[in-house]
Amino acid sequence: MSAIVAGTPRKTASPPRRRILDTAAALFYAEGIRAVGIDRIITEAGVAKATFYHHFPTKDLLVVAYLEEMSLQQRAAAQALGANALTAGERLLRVFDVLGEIACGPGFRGCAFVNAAAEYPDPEHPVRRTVAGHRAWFRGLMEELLTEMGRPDAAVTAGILVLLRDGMVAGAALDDAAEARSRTRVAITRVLAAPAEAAAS
Amino acid sequence: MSAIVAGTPRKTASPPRRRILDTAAALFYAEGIRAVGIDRIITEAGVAKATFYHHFPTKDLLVVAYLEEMSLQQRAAAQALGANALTAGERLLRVFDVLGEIACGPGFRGCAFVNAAAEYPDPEHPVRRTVAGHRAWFRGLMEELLTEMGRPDAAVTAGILVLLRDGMVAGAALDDAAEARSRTRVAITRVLAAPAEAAAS
DNA sequence: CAGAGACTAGACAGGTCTGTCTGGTACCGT
DNA sequence: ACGGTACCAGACAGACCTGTCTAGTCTCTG
Repeated sequence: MSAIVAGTPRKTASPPRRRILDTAAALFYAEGIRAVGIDRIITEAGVAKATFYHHFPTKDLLVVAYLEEMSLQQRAAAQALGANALTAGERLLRVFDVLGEIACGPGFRGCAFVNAAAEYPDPEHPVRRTVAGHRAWFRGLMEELLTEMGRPDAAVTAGILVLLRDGMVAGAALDDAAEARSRTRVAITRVLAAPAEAAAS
Repeated sequence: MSAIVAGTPRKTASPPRRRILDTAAALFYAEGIRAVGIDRIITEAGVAKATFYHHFPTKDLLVVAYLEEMSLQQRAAAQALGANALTAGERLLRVFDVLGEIACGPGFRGCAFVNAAAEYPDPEHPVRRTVAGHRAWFRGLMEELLTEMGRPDAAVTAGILVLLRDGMVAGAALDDAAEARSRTRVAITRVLAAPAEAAAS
């Protein structure tokens, strides 16, 4: 009875570590990183300070873990999207559709990575490197889908889609979310409608 | 002789206040708002603490003043751009051209307003209201120019140009600035090339 | 010349921050 | 039965934060 019961997750993710990470993610995203102190995290996570510093020797390490997990979740979500038998073009639109839906949901406060970067000026900082990694992934995903669609200008158009993504999340957080979403839809249509013409250099 | 000599600016902007504002602007933009303390500002501005609190009773008021001034500067720059005898279309492209040049310059760290908003979660906060005001102005400018260009879909396309602007500054700050700039150029071409078709609702 | 207001210099209060350390409990595999 | 490890509770150090206050200088104005 006191043995390991069926599905209890213990090895990979101990409850306290999970609680810390979940609490930190919620607070960091909702209020900003510098605005949230360690004391608040451990209190709301119901964890002792020593336990916290056992898992995350430094606040910055927790921030990196927070972003890393966020990135993993998004990658998994994107992969799950492509599981169905959809064409590359349909999958691309689905990515923006899902993103737009999230952006219109409650508590949306923009891109966690962009927001984090605003608080970490040094591009060499681990946090910024994590941000760069996530962005490189997204750009790669766009380029991959566009290539699969047979577009010869995949690199250029992928860059444009990254612009639109960043614009949509910023606009959704700061202006009107629904409007940002629909504008993005139109923009994608127009951008993809363009016959891959003279790509300047 | 001891009277007000010609061009000496004294009434509207006393040297200490200007120094505070300039120092704060440089530090806030380069390092983030929460990351910069009052003590640091007064030291680098060479101003006494009492003087600082005389001009800005609260740090938040200084932040608002910083953004307000930034907004005024951008509005003035945009107006100066339209002074020449250019068509609306040319002026629109010029706006993005100048913005792109700044984004490629040294010390560029993204949009001051977006970055500030990342540190102020409450949309009702004066800082956020200032951000909203600035964004409303830019959107209005876009719509105005597009209307002057005779586009029937000015509102929709203006929204798209706002997306592209936000995407460009984010991309320039986080990825490759020159690339973000050139991608934006292509994107604008494609978006404006689209024959203002069926605007969804 | 007198007084008001902007300025300098810096001590101070009260709070919050990150990170360390002590001390003690409970469960684990061996 | 035992040692290691994860955990809890909370005091503590030292730095830094915003904002106040005292005390005195300088300059312009009436």
